[in-house]
Amino acid sequence: MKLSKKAEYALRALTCLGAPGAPPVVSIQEIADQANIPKKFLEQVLLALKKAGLVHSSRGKAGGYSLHAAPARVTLGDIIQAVDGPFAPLPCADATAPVACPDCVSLEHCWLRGVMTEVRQAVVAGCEQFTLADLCRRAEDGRRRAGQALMYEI
Amino acid sequence: MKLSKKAEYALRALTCLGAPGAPPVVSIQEIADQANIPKKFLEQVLLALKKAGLVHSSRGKAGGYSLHAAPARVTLGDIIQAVDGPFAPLPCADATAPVACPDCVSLEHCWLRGVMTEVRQAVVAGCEQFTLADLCRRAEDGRRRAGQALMYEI
DNA sequence: GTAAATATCTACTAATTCTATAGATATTAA
DNA sequence: TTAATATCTATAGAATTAGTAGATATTTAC
Repeated sequence: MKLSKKAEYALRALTCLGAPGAPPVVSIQEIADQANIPKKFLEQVLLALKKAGLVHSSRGKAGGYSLHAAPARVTLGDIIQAVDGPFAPLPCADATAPVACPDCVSLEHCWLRGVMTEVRQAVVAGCEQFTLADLCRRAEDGRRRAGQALMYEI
Repeated sequence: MKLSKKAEYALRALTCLGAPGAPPVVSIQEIADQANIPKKFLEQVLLALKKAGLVHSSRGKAGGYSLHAAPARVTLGDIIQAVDGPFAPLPCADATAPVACPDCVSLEHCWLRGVMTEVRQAVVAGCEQFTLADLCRRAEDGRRRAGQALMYEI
């Protein structure tokens, strides 16, 4: 129940790419500068986002990253799961590939499984309220209210 | 988004105390045996539960733990927070004592704060669906379906 | 009042996960 | 061919989580 740095950086980076007036392609270096993220760590984050299909990249001079999916169709949950892996309070409560927990005798008779599955769904629902478009809007709002100051304010 | 061992043990221990037919007072040793939890670690868990007012303890010979609050009035969220601390995706999104995040310029202009506050509320709501009474019922069910076998199955 | 069984407290160790860094390689455009 | 970029693999450092050890306080029963 804590937002990882990876996820936080992913949110900053994506709102950076989706900011109004942002250039179509932004390099890692530029994102790192604007969003105040360690460059080498950001690399890993962006790679994960790419693997999840959320961003597109181009190499070479003038290369960089751009949003791939439509911001209104990407949810906060998609972003977090892209970098941190699937939401699963317990191994047996994973949405797509449930497996028995280490100590657990059987997946079928586990009474916690149903409980945790519902908790997971609540979390997912809570995260699906927000789209990347929402986040970009809020980020822009925040910047305006802070006096244009800081791209990386979060 | 992962259930800690502490929380898992807390759930096992409490459903142990609240099981139908359980004696009014159960020692740490007995809980540890029945629920398959490392005894010394369980000590810490029970202490946290006591501090949160969920269990009552008595010392000396024939001492041990018993439920303090009414199982129908204790939620899954209460239990998890008792051992893991308050739900707070970010320091600034804490329910009772919000503080600015390390890198964050100001708590007021943080655009993520509102988002994470709502996510937190969704998690809380998801956890408040379940009371300890529910959990005990489910645990009992699980035991019955598994053929009475294992107290510690989870 | 002594012994045995219990909870409580403080400290430490071990394991795991998270965060960050380093350095080499591949790709592209000018 | 050069410079700017993304990509890959590995590793180091930090923080958190999980588990252990040993001493102390309390209560009951004899």
